[in-house]
Amino acid sequence: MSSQYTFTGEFSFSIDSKNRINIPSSLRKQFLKNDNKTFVITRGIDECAWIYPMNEWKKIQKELNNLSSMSKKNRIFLRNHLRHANILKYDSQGRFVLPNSLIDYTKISKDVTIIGVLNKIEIWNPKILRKSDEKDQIDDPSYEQLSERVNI
Amino acid sequence: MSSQYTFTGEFSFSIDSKNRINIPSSLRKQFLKNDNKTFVITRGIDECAWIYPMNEWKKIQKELNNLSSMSKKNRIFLRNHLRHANILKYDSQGRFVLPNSLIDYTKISKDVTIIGVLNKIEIWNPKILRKSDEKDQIDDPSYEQLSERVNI
DNA sequence: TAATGTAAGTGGTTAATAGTGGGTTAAAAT
DNA sequence: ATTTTAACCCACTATTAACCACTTACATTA
Repeated sequence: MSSQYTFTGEFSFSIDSKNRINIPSSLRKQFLKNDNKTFVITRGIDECAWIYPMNEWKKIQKELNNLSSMSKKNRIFLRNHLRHANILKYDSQGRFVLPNSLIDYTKISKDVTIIGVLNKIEIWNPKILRKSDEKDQIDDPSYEQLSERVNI
Repeated sequence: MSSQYTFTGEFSFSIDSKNRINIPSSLRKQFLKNDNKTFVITRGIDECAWIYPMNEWKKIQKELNNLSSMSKKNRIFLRNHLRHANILKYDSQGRFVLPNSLIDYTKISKDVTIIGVLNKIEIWNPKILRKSDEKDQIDDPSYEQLSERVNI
């Protein structure tokens, strides 16, 4: 279940008039040859977008494939996770076009904060990120549980 | 049971005066040579239509054959899925004619939402889809179980 | 430390493709 | 025979993707 990608770090970028965002080259370098510059970008659980390199996404896909559409619960789960998943490529300059649906969801307009989180890359509106930081940081009891499971 | 097709994403289209609907080119590109632009469209379990590329449909037929007709549930399922299954081709522009029976079933009139769900493509009336979203989305605790099994 | 070279980030232009609309002919159906 | 339906073709427009170019930052080396 561990990933071959170990994205880390935070970066400040901007989105241009054609809704293009640059993937920081240091993160891009971790992409594999057979990712073929391709990745999946989708809604994060928070108000951000998540990027998975193609090889990482394939793992997720495999698990989704095991869910039968005969069950209603599964149908809804599958639909809701796949409908927001966009398969994209970055161009020769390392940029991709952020789909409109994700512009709306992330509320990104000019500035963009990009964060490497191990197997995925997060794309944020810095203002939303700051708000989210303030809200979540403060004594959320679930952190306790996490810190028992995750050894940092 | 995993599929060679991995349809994803959501698309907004319209149906024209001749009841033609365009299959998004990014999904069409996944069709194989020997699908020969041919697919099966049938009633979805929800209020939408399901499209299976020909090669995928053949697999499904095999599975349906294995369902015993002894149980009432199976008989009903088989009947509902086979009787409404239309074999169609899309034209050189990537469009197909949505059969009247499915226009009635999906209640599609002008706008169409198309969603890729791995091995199939769903065709929705956006209004019906929205209603379905609202009804089903709301904190179903069983999602928690799913998201523990599926690592996203 | 100044100079130089390389790579990274940003901006814009052009060419190709996708989506949509409609017409024409051939094949069914009434 | 007449009307419908279906396959095929052509055309327009808007969007997207590929390409080229500039500038800034960083790193290396004299």
